[in-house]
Amino acid sequence: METMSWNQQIVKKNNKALVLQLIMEKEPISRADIAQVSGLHKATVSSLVNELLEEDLIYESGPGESSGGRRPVILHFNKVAGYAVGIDIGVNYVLCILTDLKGNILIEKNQSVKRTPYPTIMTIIQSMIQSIIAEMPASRYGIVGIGVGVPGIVNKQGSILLAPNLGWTNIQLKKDLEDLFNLPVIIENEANAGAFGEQQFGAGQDFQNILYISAGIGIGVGIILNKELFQGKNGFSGEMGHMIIDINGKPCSCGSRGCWEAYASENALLELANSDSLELLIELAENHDETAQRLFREIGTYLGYGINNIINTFNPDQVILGNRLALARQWIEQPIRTTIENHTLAHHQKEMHLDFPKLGKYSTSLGVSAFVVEKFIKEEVKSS
Amino acid sequence: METMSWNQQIVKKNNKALVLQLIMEKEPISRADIAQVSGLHKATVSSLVNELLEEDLIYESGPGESSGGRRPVILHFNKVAGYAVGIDIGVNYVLCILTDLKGNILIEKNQSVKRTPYPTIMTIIQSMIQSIIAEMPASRYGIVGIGVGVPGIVNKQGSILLAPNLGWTNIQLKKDLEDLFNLPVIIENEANAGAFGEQQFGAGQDFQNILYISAGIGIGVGIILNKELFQGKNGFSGEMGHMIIDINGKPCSCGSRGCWEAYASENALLELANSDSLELLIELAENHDETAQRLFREIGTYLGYGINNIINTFNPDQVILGNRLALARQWIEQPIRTTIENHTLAHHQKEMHLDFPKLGKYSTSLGVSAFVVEKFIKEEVKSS
DNA sequence: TAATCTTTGTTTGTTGGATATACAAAGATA
DNA sequence: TATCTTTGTATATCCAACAAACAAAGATTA
Repeated sequence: METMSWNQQIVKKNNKALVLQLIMEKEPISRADIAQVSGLHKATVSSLVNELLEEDLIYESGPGESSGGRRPVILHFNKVAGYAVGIDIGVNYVLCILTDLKGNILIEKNQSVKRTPYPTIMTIIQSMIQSIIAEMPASRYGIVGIGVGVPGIVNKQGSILLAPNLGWTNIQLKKDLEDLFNLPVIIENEANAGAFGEQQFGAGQDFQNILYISAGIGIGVGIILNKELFQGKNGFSGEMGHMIIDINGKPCSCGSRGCWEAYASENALLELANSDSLELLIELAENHDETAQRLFREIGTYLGYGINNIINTFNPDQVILGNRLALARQWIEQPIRTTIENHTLAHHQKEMHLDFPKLGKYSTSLGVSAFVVEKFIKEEVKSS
Repeated sequence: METMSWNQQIVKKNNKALVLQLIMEKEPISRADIAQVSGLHKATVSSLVNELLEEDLIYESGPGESSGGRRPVILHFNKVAGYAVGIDIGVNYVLCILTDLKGNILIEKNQSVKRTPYPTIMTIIQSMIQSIIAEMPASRYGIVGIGVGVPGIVNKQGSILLAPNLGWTNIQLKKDLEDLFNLPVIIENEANAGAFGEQQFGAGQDFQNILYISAGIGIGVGIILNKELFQGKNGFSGEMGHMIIDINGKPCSCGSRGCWEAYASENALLELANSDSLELLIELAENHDETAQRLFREIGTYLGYGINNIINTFNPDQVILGNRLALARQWIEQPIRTTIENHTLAHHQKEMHLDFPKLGKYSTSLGVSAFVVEKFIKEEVKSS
């Protein structure tokens, strides 16, 4: 049952969370401004602010500009009250960052890997975290959690059921990390994390309903609806790489045929080009190589078909095309836009934004670190 | 700004709504049971129940069975405190029902139509509502609102932007009905309404995330996520009839090509069969007509492709195949299931339910009437 | 320059809802 | 018959938001 009914304590916690959220979003801000914006009485704001001050989640920075009377006391979010670890496990790299509570990167560890058996990756992760802990500055709350983004199917309990490109099945990474470091751990699908990262810190900050397409070796989609990640019943939502776009199409490794990612992923591109480097193809295109340019146009068109399906399905505010193929933005953007214009329902196109990531290779790692921070803040506010 | 901050009044309203909801779902129920289930103190429940009694939203039916002590007073939802009108506008019919607050149909008006210009339909609707008002039993709140389901694109303000099969563009049905009857009016897309109807009263009562496919002349999809209708940015979500499933496929009336509804709708079937009656084809199939049976298998397979895409995208609890093609369940169900088994990701298939409507032709009309009731209950509880 | 007005934030007291306690009613059980 | 249980109400208490008064500090104006 838990939280069916409401009472004063819940009201207080929610108002406290609201005050903190306003400070995070709108700092520098005064108590009076918070009262104004939130609708809470200024006495209420004062009392909640004082609690947050005692918890070191915010701090005062002295008087601000007067607007005709007594000068306000300026409040700030204490973004260094603690730190979060964000890890992005790719097919040929592991990226590990330490961020403050506002998603600024303080430390970064990057290692490319050739093979990806779980023990190998686990060893790398472990030593990365250990050295980050050693380098990290002191703070009130220390590391508030570890987030990991994985290219695979992750259930809501944090088990990695399947990560084909890593060769993993049924990996209990969450439990292993929790046992090692005794910290909260969040495991998420890489596309979901990227979506959240861009929504929190990147291209999606102004939008409510965002579809983030992670176009890399395969294609996954992170779905943000009403500013919240949508996970589906078990956490498997967004496997749109295996959306059929050609019923008579070519077989896919998943056993189906005509899947989107068989046409519009990095893998599909490299297969078409008979190449093994996206970067090389981009360089060719930049040097006016007709074939490379044509191949990108083709991939862009295929991406457009899938995005058409996404837009007609979700009527989103924004679609973000992320991950590796975003590197080829210059060559694929126009074909995508043209395909949408020619296929997607007119009403759905209006006010729809097609954008590219602002966080570059950090979308996923920042996303999981943001999950960790969100969880920390929520529990910190509730517990006191 | 409105409801950013919380206070005691909001707590009370939500607890009152919770108590009412429990009575609606679990009647017959006693005050003690409500306290048990909700976690509210029995004194609180007592006071809220007394308010609801005064508002005639619930009533007492005398003592129930003792469980070892004083006998409880049994409470019921007063489903006849008011009534709702639900209207389903189809391409060749208008269906109008009057329901009580629990979705039981009291009066039904049905009229088939040949042509669908707006004034014609409006006249029909108007006289239907008028005669329903005349026949309706007396009640405390009378008609609490009018809901209308339309096969077209409806925005969140209730304007019908486009209903191609009715030949309508930019119709202000909501305003016109409000002016005529001075009652709250809700206009919704027919698939969204069907989804809500089945979720409230039909096949979807046990599920959180439901995709309701309205397969008729065209295909639309109603999306229920976490028990709530998802509408997208403007209210246009679920236009999956225009999801591309064959990039080299045949042109669609929307200007695109390879759209799902060009392959898997009633229209597609009739075109293939060179017929103009679904009912006739079903009769043929029942009389062992090989061609008809083969055609249904084909349509079933095409439906399966689209459902595959839906499942991989949403990881839903349930997919409901509704509207006209559900009449051919006997002939299309197996091909659909086979297609899903052969294409959809294994993890997504587990625990996924493919079902057919339980409300038959009433899915949409019951859905809009349920929208009306939901709005009424919400406002009634808040206002006192 | 002094008087007044504004804005900010705190202090003190009030309000309204949930909760705790006591209790009455009514039936089950020993 | 005495005791225990369960249901529901009445009364008192608690707690968070709110309201009012006020102090601090600066702006404005006569």
